[in-house]
Amino acid sequence: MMISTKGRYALRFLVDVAEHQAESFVPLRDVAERQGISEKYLEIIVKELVKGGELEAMRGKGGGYRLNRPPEEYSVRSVLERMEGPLAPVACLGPGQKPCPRQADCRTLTLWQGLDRVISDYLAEFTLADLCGERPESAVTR
Amino acid sequence: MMISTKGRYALRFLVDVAEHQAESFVPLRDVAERQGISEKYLEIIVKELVKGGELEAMRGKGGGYRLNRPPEEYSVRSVLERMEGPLAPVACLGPGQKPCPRQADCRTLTLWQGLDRVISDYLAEFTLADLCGERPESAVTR
DNA sequence: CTATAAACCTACTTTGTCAATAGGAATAAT
DNA sequence: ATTATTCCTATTGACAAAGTAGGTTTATAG
Ligand code: FES
Ligand code: FES
Repeated sequence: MMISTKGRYALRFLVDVAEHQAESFVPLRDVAERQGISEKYLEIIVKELVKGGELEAMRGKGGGYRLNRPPEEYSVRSVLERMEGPLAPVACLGPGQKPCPRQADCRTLTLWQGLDRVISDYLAEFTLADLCGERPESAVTR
Repeated sequence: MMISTKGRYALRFLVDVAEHQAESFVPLRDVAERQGISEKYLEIIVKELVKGGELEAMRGKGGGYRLNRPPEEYSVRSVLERMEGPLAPVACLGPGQKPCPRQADCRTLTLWQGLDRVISDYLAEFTLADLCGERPESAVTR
């Protein structure tokens, strides 16, 4: 399984905030309860989203979180990359990564490059807006 | 990084065998040396390939391994699935896996299903034959 | 028939990441 | 002053990934 809970929870958190942020801030506690995720663990994840500039936070009573851009401007790819690090299927493709020593006659590099591309392209097309209101039955996969 | 050394080494092993099995069996020691992989670790990987019916093994002096099908009939997807288990990006998509409890209103299931599909389709199109003789410079990714 | 080269087998170790927990400090509204 | 929230640092337990170690069996060659 290539996507860890960090990435998955981050996405669920953002969708939940997007769906509940009408005027007021959305407290983490509420999201955790609605989504059935440990508050403490979710804190760790959300902290990274705030640092990354994806979320605006408001402290104190009445505080919480809200998106600081419209949902259409959050690509799934960028969110996952922030949480998971590079999504490349093999290490030598990651940005700024050291290339393999045997790269010159590697039979599989082309394969991995192509795989990286289809994954990236697919995830870049989805945004938070696409996920909001989405439900399994509502969509036809093919 | 979603593909572990097991899958990557398995692929490199099979390609190496495909390229060197002209009449005679290819000993593991030779592959390990050419590919710069620990013999002992490679044994573990190759054992699974033999059990899975991908390789024919011959013991004793003059022995080694050879493919028991032509290279075109080994899809990269099947090899990786044998070594890595299900390639699904999230657990609930794996074959025979327990579905998530909140599946009914999961906003992201459609996303993961689509991702699973593009990955599967991409990997199913590649075969060992495509990888043999492949080199980084020789191929144009797009 | 003996030496050798190979596959095969079982067990262990080391290292690191994932997922989560624990306990509090700072901040803002009521 | 109380309460509800975010923010911060540290620690834990479980598990898998990657590799190591040491031997047993089987086939060929001389
Ligand atoms: S996998 Fe990195 S060059 Fe082959
Ligand atoms: S991820 Fe399994 S149903 Fe949403």
